[in-house]
Amino acid sequence: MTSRSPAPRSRRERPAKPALSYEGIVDTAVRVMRAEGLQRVTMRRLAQELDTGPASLYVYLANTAELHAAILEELLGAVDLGPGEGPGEGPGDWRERLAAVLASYTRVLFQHPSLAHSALLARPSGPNYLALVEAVLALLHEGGVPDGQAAWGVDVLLQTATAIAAEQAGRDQDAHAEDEHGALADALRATTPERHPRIAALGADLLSGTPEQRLAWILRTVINGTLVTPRPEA
Amino acid sequence: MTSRSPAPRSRRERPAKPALSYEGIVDTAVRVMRAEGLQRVTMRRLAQELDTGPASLYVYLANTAELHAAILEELLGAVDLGPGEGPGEGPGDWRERLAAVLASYTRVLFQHPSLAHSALLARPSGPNYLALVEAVLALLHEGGVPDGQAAWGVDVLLQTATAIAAEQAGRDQDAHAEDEHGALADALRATTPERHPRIAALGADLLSGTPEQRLAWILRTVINGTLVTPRPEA
DNA sequence: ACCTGAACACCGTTCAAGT
DNA sequence: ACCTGAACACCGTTCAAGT
Repeated sequence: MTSRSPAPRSRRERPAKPALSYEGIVDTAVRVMRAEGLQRVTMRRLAQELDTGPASLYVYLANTAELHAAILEELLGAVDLGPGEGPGEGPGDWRERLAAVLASYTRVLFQHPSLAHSALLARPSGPNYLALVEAVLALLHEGGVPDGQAAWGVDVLLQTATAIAAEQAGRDQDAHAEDEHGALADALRATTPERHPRIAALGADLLSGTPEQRLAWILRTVINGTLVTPRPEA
Repeated sequence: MTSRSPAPRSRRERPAKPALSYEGIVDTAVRVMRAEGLQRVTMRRLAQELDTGPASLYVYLANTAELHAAILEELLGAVDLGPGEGPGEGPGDWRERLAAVLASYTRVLFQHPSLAHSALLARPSGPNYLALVEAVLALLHEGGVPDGQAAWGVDVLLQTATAIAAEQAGRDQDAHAEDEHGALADALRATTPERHPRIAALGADLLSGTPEQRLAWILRTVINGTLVTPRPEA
């Protein structure tokens, strides 16, 4: 018997160096993002976290954009598809329930707006994203939106929600972005009826409403547009 | 007379070192972008082009986002606001003319989609952008869109157009992004009626249409939505 | 006031070489 | 096949010092 021979320490002593895997990389990425923000989720930083060199990650991910898409797909598990599930009843009609699903999606993105920004470039394509697409399509179907319009509408709806969140990315972390938003606001306020009659006529109303109110109106607007806009015959 | 004394060479000999100025910096930035793409328009590269150190630029620009916004403002001079000018007649009704203005804006962004991407974070606020806002508002007014809806609508319309262009940024320069779009397309094609009944039912129609057709439909959709969606009373 | 060299603290990605 | 060290070719931004 060799029972007293030293156990293979290197395997059990510390969890120190778990084998690399796509899932492990994405999990680590999500952890770093939650702790320090997306701007810290870099190939180099991740490699360091996983105790290897950056080149190793390229076995699993083609580039940084793909990494960001993978993170988003992960977060999309938190989107509440519930409102889309009660077919026929549920709280409110299909429009309200569709707006609720999209608002839930937007809220997830709002927690990490720079991720929304990435999502415009590299969309996820995993199970969570597909479930979201399916939920939106189901509600459009329930509302009697013609298939052609629904097929193109799902894209605009998700893109709109993504863009709204992405726009916040500037406002958020960047202290200067506030100034830039302010710069536009200032410019709108500063013009004259002679130069820009309509801007002057609407005045402060151009900047009115809370982000929540505007989000709700925008979602209703795009839903209504999808409902009433026929696709070209050709 | 001192006519034979050497002229102050340093002033005329070479244009070598023109004084820095906001306009000079932005013009140089636009030139570099046209020649090599936005990804080459960095503070360091620009400083090199202007024969100085990067720190000098921070006298005129707070950060890179502001630089990109300034470039966009410059390019916006090429947007065709013409369709918005004939009040009443012109080619087509107000809806068509509004869609034409927005399509022109989108086409400018399409030439440099990564600029569109930046535009979601830092919007320009210069005269060209204001003229665009005014033109959109004027057309909404002509169409009898209630002021409240117009005030919020101009934002969605421009944001939508911007997002459409921004999304192309991935497809363009990044060879991998094609795969990512393909990844979503593949995922949509690969699912089953059991898992995702609506995705399966719509099938290829989800990916149908040329970018131009989709753009036209999307703009009509958001215009129609703006027209028919009342703002909340509160 | 305007301008700058130099430094700080990082990046993504590729390649040749190892196991 | 999977993994890696090292290198290549860059970044944004700040600061103390100059004019």
